[in-house]
Amino acid sequence: MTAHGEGMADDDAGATADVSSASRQSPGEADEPEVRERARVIPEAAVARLAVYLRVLSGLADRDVSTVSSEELAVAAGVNSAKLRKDLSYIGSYGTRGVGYEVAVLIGQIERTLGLTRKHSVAVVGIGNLGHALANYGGFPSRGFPVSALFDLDQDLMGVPVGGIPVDHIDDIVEVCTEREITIGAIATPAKGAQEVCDRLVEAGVTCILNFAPVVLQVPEEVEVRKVDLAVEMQILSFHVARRGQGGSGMPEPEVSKNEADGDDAATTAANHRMNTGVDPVDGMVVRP
Amino acid sequence: MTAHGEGMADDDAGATADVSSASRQSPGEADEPEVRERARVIPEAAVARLAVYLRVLSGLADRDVSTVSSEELAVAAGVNSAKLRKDLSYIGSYGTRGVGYEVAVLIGQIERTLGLTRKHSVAVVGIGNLGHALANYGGFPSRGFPVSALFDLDQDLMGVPVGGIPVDHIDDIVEVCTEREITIGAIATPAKGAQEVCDRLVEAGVTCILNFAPVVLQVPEEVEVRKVDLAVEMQILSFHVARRGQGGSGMPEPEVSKNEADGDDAATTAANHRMNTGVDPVDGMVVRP
DNA sequence: ATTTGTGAAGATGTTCACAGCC
DNA sequence: GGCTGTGAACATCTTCACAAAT
Repeated sequence: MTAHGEGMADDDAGATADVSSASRQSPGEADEPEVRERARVIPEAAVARLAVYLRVLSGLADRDVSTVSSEELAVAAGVNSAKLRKDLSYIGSYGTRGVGYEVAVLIGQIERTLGLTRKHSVAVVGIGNLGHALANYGGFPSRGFPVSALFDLDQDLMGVPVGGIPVDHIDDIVEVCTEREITIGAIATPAKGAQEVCDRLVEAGVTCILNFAPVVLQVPEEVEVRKVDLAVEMQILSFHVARRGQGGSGMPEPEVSKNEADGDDAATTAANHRMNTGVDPVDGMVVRP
Repeated sequence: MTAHGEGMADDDAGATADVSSASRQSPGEADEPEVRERARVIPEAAVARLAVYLRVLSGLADRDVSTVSSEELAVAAGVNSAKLRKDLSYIGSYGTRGVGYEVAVLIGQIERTLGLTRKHSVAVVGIGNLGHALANYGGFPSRGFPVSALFDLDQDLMGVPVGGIPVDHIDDIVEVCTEREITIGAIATPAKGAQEVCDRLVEAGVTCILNFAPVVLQVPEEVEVRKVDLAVEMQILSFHVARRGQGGSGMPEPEVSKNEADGDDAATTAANHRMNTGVDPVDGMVVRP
């Protein structure tokens, strides 16, 4: 029963990305695609937030809210309204002055901008705890991100269905991914085999990788890699704990502007470990005392 | 105006952080003022990268490499050497011109800066697939982030040990967290109960939260929230797929530098979305139509 | 009367390039 | 010669504040 399903959503990110279709700024009017592309170059930071707006908007749509002001949406998304309006302006002018935005229209435009009108099959490599979590994640399949392939090294897992999809051996990555038209690869293996897995995914034509392994992947220019690193996240939090005291009762509270949300920054790793034979856990954290 | 604590909540954190508080450390032992506190304010973006450098350095230390140049470290960490040097300069001058940096010294200084010399007990709320992954993550306990408490709603899980720690009921969050001196809370529940769990963690004095639920958490000013949102990450990748074709047209190929992994930015969530349905207990994923 | 859309100002972050030290 | 440390130039992102539109 969850009808409607296009929502999706979430947030943040960070890399620059210009959306320019072709010519950069050549003099004279350039090619005019079709949709009055008001959008030209969408800042990477804005792309991440658009995903969050989309989630909030989906929630509003579910509650039959048909219109929202930038202020309301901004509060719900945890950003300031000026930023929200600017973000939305990158994808075009779909608001009505004095009124606000129509939820349905905005959802459609953001989905179009994020390329969610197309299906993106996902392959998860490394079926450990994290891999299982990803394979069973209901948020993907119900939207445009069906998990269509699973890989691991462990012979005992071959053919075993996880979240409905049988696990294949990583040696078959190229073949299976090509066949199932995988466009996004999620690497949830220990650090050890991550680079090799990555190479195979790239060989299979996958150009987008979500890396949970604590390693810096080496990829060709055209491949987009996003990293999620739990250890790094923990350490960033640790840094903040160190800065400000903790249970602090009534400290003067140093400035530290701390504007607010938004973020950027790095990420953490996922970590599962156990993807094969006796691989170590591999983690990416501190090391010796 | 969106007065009050709206800030934070979601994305990352972005604020500058001053490392000043010289007072804190040194519970007993005199704290050498020697540390050339060159550091004053460390950009948030730099903090995230320091964690990455630390991991690379640890790897070098394991291989008995004693010295590295900024160029080598930079390549391994996926950043440019000028940036790396600037980042390191925020924590002090520990390099030797004409030579490079001593691995051991740098590790020690970064750990000190990130507050890794102190133990940070972690509580994981929501023992679903993701919660299990976190509880079993070998990278945390072996380092300074022991997972010391687990919580869930499911009665069947009460007392069941996961990764060695028995699960407690979320109603006991305040009591247990206070007792075990939890400093970091990881929320791996469905979006639905995330805010409530968050409130309890805050009540228990937890000031650092790692949120995997697809919601913008509302927290008091002094609490630091970092978000990890898988759906958002997927959508960001989707955006990039949409931009550049996949294997297709021979577009002029705009530059889009896009170096590579580095990271910066925020992240993904765990997500589930559809917050109501008859979700099961609390797990950070699943949920489905 | 409101609320969007956006130029311009301000903040933050990145890269350059070179002086200084080994 | 080689490499760090860093001011200054540059690029990106955020916030302000106000004109335009309804």
